[in-house]
Amino acid sequence: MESQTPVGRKITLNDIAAGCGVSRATVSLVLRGSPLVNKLTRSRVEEELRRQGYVYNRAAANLRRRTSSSIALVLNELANPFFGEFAAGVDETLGEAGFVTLLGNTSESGARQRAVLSSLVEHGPGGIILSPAEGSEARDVLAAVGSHTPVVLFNRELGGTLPEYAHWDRLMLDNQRGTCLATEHLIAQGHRKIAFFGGHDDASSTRERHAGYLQAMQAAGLAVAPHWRIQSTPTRMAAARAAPALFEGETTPTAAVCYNDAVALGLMLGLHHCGRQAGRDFAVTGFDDIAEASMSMPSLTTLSTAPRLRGRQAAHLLLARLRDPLAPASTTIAPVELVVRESSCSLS
Amino acid sequence: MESQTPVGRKITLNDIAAGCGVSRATVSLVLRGSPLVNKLTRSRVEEELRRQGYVYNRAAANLRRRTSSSIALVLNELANPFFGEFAAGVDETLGEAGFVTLLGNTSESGARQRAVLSSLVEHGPGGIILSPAEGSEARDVLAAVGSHTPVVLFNRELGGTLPEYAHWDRLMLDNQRGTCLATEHLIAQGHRKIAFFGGHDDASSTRERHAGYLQAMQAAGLAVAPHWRIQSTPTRMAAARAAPALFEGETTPTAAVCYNDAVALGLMLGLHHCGRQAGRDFAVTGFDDIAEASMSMPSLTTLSTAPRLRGRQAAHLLLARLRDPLAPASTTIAPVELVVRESSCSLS
DNA sequence: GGTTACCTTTGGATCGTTCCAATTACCCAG
DNA sequence: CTGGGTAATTGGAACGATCCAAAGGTAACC
Repeated sequence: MESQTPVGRKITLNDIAAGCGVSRATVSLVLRGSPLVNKLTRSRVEEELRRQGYVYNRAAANLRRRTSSSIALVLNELANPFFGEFAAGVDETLGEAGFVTLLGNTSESGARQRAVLSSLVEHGPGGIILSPAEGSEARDVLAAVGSHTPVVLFNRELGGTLPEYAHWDRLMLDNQRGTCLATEHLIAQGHRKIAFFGGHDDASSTRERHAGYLQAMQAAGLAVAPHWRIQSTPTRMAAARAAPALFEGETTPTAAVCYNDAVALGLMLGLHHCGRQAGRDFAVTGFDDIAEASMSMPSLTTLSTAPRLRGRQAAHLLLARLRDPLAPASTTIAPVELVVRESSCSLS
Repeated sequence: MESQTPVGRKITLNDIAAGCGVSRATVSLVLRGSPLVNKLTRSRVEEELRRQGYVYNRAAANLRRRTSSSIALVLNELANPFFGEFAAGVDETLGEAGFVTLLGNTSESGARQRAVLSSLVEHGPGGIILSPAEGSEARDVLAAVGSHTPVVLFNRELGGTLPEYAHWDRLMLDNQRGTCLATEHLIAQGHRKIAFFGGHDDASSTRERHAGYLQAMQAAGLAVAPHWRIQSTPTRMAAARAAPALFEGETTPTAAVCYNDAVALGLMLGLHHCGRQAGRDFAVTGFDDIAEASMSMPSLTTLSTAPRLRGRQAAHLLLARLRDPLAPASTTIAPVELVVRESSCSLS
């Protein structure tokens, strides 16, 4: 149990300065690669830094400089691989820019989101990337983060409207167009009775995706039965359980446009238990194109969103905002692309 | 590698103190709920805190108190839902304990792991939870994190041995027993020619799982052909591509024990492309029991590891270590449980 | 020699908090 | 009126870095 340095005692600039007979300020200049310091001094200091195993205390530096080197990433469902990929993309880009990611997972709970945000804000992140929990309100988020910290909203809008809210940047998916494409595709496959499955209408993304579906149905002059709209929490498990509801009305649909891939995969399983098979006697489409969509059986027709790329993009938006805090707020709608696979069979 | 972001004018203790005619020290006492302050003063200060919208600067407090309120979580593959769940569990528990999670994703790259670790360490986390990248070495990790920051190793061992390395706590899965159970199950289903599929042998978890498989095969007196060991990066995609290799030797296996669920799901897809179907003419088992295992078609026989619970457990181990830095290092082997589903059909 | 210029180094104040010893105010016993 | 105890408050010095104005040393120039 021999540790070189007593536990807790950390090496500071003063130790290095004393160790090689220069001042604290000079060591600081060396650390930041200033051209002011003499070559010889620099190498002497660098040697000493190595020798004592110095590690930079970024918190102290940030305090003095009134800067931040972290970004908070708050997600509504980290267990969904869509957000796993997204987070990986965010972390990758932030890392390249010298920032560190503060993680918070809300599990779709507004209360937890509030707690997580106010805890994270105390650590002084330079900005926040937020994919809001279902049904959360702009007012609550603003109360937790204050109006000084820049926010990039991803994936969903917040409920309510506030003047400050308008200053936040947004990165959204082209939800309406996506489900519209999917619905048109199902219609082209011969389907007429098409359901919209999963999600809750208090999330903006759900409303938009539902609207895209309605738009395509209307454009094709197709009627929509009320019981073809099945709501569920957007997880695989909840979707599987909700599947039977599709077949309870009198006119049973032959296809379903799903809120996202997790829901679609859950529905496919639920269909199995109802004695039907997706891709043969029932057509299904998803949204997100998570890795498993191409790997499921049947493989899933879905809308590609490139979650990792979206992560990188969200991070870039925030970095741009930090560079220019006064630039007008931007809204980016990321395009989605229909990927046709086996699950969207034609009407038999 | 430097990043600076100016941060808007923030309200400090001094502002509050000035705002209600007490000293900075008193406000600090109020914030920390000290019983020393007078009831009346307290409520006056609390009112002022609300009025000015004060947010606590934890970094400054940590600097003064020489404490930390963050934990670094470094994962080898966040896009895998196993680690997504794990991260959610870690974050949940750390949050309850008043800590914040610093995220780092290495994508199985040793170089990235090193960069991520040394960047995170500069932010002074109280400890690190690390699921190492494949093939990473104890020496490298130690060089990046130093010996004063406590580490909890999850999921895999590091290569090489160092005295300090022995002081780290570990949370491992009962890998050998798990694959042994899975293999015994396949044998009981009538299989004799069983392959071991996926993973690379330079990861300790892979070696252990492979060993469990060998153990069961030997115990049953069954021979093992060399080409029944197919290595692959443990992702769905890589596994799907590697599937054909199973059928290249002269004695083709009728079942495969897979390194993990991602690999198993990939293999099932790959089999499909080889004209076979998992769960009917080829048996497959996985490892992890990620959410989709129960939802795939056929549903996947696998070893339940309860990743979210493991996340909570890893966090608890680290918190315990912080409470008692001198306690002897612990090694925890989390039990795994065989969950039999459709993919492990009997030999037809 | 004195002035100017440049290159390098430095002490002290500072960021927003906590700790500590000291101070104030007040009450009550002697 | 004094002394001592309790309760509440406070100024100033930290924590580990950066910033800034100023200083020391050399060299060149008139």
